[in-house]
Amino acid sequence: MTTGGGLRELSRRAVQSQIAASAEALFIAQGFEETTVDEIAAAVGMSQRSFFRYFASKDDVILDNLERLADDLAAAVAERPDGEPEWDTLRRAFDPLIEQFADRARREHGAAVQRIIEDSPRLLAAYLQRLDGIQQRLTDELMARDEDGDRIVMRAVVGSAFACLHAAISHVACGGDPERFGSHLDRAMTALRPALIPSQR
Amino acid sequence: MTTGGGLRELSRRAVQSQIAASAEALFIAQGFEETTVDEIAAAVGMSQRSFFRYFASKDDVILDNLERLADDLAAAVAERPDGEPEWDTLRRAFDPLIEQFADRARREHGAAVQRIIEDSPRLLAAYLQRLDGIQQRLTDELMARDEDGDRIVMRAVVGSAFACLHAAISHVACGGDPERFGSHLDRAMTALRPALIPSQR
DNA sequence: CAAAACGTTGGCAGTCGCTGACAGAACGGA
DNA sequence: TCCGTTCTGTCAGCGACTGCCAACGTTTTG
Repeated sequence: MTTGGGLRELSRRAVQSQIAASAEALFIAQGFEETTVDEIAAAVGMSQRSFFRYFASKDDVILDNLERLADDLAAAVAERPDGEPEWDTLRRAFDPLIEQFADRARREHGAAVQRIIEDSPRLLAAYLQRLDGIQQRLTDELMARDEDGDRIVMRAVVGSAFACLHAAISHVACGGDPERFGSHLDRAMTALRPALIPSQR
Repeated sequence: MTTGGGLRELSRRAVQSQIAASAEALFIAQGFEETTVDEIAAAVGMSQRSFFRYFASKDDVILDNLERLADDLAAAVAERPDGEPEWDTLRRAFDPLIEQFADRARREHGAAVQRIIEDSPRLLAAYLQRLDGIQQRLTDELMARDEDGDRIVMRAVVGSAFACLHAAISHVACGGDPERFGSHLDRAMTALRPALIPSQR
């Protein structure tokens, strides 16, 4: 997939991971706003200028994972059969996320990251913006396979599915039992299944 | 309502409106990112320091209107009868927005502002964050009148309704006919009406 | 009417995120 | 070995934003 790079790209990824790890540790220890880019750079032993050569912004250190999520979701949607109701397609696309919450270590790490995000207005804003971008992309993907669909309704359907996702994630991030993430998501998505599916017009 | 202030508060509001008007003109003329706070301050004849005594941030100049929207929505939800399905309550709460789009001048102004917002990633992020806050507030409001409701599902329902709203607004902001805003919203909300209403458990 | 109390304002200096430009070091290939 | 590419640090600067202090005007009080 994306792993088609030379040695340089590999080294770059490694450095990025190192920065992200150090940064996350600092964020967890003292908060996002209270951690300066200089501190992060010093922690990994590089200049502030070099930090910005690996991440476009301080937000990106945490939110970069969302790029991969976006790719995964788009791929999952593309792989589903054409006739399938969009709601089911979206629900299936979320499966990998549920799997992530099945593993204890990854689940708690994810919850910690989410807590960092929701604790900082600045980060939360950037996070929601990325989610919005992902929704746009998925809407395009879904529109491509249903020529005569209604774009506005489709966009709303995708947004609705993400509302379920966001509700479930926020809940487990704010003290809710992370083990029940899947059931939370399913409960929301079952209740919110659209009455009229756009492809049924 | 909120108009219970003395002369000082009145003068403050007037200055705020003046700043907002000047700022919006600059944003429309040369873009949000390209307009500095110093320019805005100079345009209204005050120091940058004073600007920040009226608005907490540059974003706030544009997004402050959302505070009023939040109040209106919360009030509209509170006024609706207890037994009414949440979906209808939310749809009714959006009525004032539709009325706004009925008036030509306000409609075009709203579309212009929305275009400013969606043209700047920074602003869009802040905008989405405020919308998220409003949703949180409406969720609380709705939960208060349905004791044994499911908070996650309720949050998802509110998020779904806002997804419809966002889809309709974005569409009219990006070239869509603003006059059909109401029909766009209705189409989306009719299609997305939840199959299971949380109060029907 | 003068003095005190209060709120508003501007200037200044400083922090923090972020960027462009430059020069030197490290690396790989020819 | 030399050459070009990439990576790196340093420096200088911009823009958003904040804390501090001094000046001013208005209102209240003795």
